Amino acid sequence: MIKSKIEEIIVKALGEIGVIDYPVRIDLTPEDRKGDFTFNCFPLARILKKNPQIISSELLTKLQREELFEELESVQGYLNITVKRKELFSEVIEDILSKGLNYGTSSMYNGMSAMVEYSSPNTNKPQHLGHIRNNVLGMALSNVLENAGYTVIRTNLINDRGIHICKSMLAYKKWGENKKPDIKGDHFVGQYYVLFEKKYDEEYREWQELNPDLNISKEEFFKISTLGQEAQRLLQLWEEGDKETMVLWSKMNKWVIDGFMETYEKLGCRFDKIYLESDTYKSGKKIVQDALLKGYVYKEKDGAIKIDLSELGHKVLLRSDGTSVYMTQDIGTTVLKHEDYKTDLQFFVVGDEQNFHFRLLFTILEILDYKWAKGCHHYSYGMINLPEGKMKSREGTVVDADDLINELQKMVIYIMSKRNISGGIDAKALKLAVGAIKFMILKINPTSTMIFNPGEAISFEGDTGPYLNYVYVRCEHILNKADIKNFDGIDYSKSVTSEEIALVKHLACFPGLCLSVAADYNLSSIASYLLSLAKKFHKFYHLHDVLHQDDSALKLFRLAIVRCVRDTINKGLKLLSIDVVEEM
RNA sequence: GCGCUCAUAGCUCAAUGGAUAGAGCAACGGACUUCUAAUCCGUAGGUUAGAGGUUCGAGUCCUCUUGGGCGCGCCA
Repeated sequence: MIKSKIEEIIVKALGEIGVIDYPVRIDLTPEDRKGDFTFNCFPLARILKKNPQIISSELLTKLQREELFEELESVQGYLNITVKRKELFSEVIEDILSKGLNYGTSSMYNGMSAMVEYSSPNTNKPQHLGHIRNNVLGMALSNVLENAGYTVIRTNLINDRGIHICKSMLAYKKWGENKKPDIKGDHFVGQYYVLFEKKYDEEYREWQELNPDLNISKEEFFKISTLGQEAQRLLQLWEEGDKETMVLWSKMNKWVIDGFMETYEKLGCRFDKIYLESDTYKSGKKIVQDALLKGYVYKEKDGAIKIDLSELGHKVLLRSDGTSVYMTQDIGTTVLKHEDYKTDLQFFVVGDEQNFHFRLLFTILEILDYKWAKGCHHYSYGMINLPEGKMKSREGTVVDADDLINELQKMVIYIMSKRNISGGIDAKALKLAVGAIKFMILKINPTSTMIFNPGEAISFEGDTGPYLNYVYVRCEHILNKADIKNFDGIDYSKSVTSEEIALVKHLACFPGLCLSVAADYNLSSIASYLLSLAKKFHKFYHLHDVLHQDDSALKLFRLAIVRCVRDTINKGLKLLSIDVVEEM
């Protein structure tokens, strides 16, 4: 790999002027300046207490003997390096040609393991755009870690119990007439959840009219309302294992989960292990009781068990009646997950409204003396809003996951039907539509709140998934037409257009990028990288013909570049969990 | 009230403390007899919310102000 080769050369040269253990990193030289790679000497200036320009010049002298370099220039504290064309091209191109889709894969974290818990839906309603962000981030994060050498366990902790489930169960019991789903199961059950909320609203309004002088919020009203009490009674029955309730519960849960699986199939979500909260929700209790014996937690006079988190306050772990709270369950499942797989890292892909909760959880685990707790990581991501504001189920502005996929798929089919695409249009359109949605989400920094614009989503122009896929299609088409068998004996002195140089230099950065993302988890930097690569390729494509070359050596050289671009684009998209189509 | 977080072009977003803050969309003007125009080229668009500070250098770090978002249960 050319970049690390150069970095090693600089490390060696720095050693000769007495600098050791310095994390040398080179960047691409800005396009309006001469050079391929740049070493910035300013940070060193502080360490050496020397003018950066002097350091840069000294370094230049040391590096001049290197065969690899064509030219060196020291400008204002920056050392700009121009690599010999032949070396630059052959190093990068042959590396990619030999590795193909393994380009960027590394063994850096071999021997390490990570669990990624993502999706984790509630089984009372279908998934929406927010869940898609979660699913897509979870998939991509897993891929990136795996690609860097981690053994990855993908898990889904399905929240299949609790008061929200009982709401849809109750509505179904009362008004469902024992119907079977005539639509996708999660949507079917979701209708009853919505129905419950509607009826509950009505009850609340009526009550307000009868009691105009009492000011009780809708949430507080739940405890005294008929529907609220019935739902709570159902929860009790469930916890007691009441047969009729259990039968209804498993029936409805199956409908929902079957529906989820269909959506997961379309999105490409897969899990090595699915945890059900109905199995795990009790598991924290014993841990807290043991912790009491060890003195990590303490008992209040009323019997409640609490933990002292110093500046974070005190947190209840068992209620005075001995039952668990949400935190207790999370402690239990986290320990369980670790006992099951003993991974070095545990990622929780969960929205940023739970930042504080996870801060508490990890602090508690450390106090309970779990050594692996420092490997726990809340992969926090921001909400998705609409141009008009937040999605609100009450106002029907929630963007449903299945609807969105279907709509985009139809749109793509419409475009394709006008373009003479052969066979399997539905499947291709689905891939493109899902890819478009995924990329739209992944190009944005996971931590930031993002705004989803439906109009932009269907445009398929500019910085989009299809834009990247189009690079693949163009490359694939050229390579098919050329029908090239092998790339032996490329003449690297053939062509030196600025577009080719820019492409190759950019390609050279991919392995380093993969590693940095595996360390800082910023998936959107992969998206930026791919967009930049795609842009460079499309420009190259327009300015330089590949196939119609009399000079066969030039043709082979360009075909090699095309192939490298194709594989790198494909690989980058794979990391983002996006499948390419070969024709569009 | 306390804590966390965010504010960059009309809109949506980029920019490990590093060279002149970049893309896409929208607007306007160009390029298909060609390896697929879901593409490309060009024009225009900025006091990086405001005020101080740190330093060789700040959109990025610190303080304050203004304005958003989220959180702070023996809820989940």
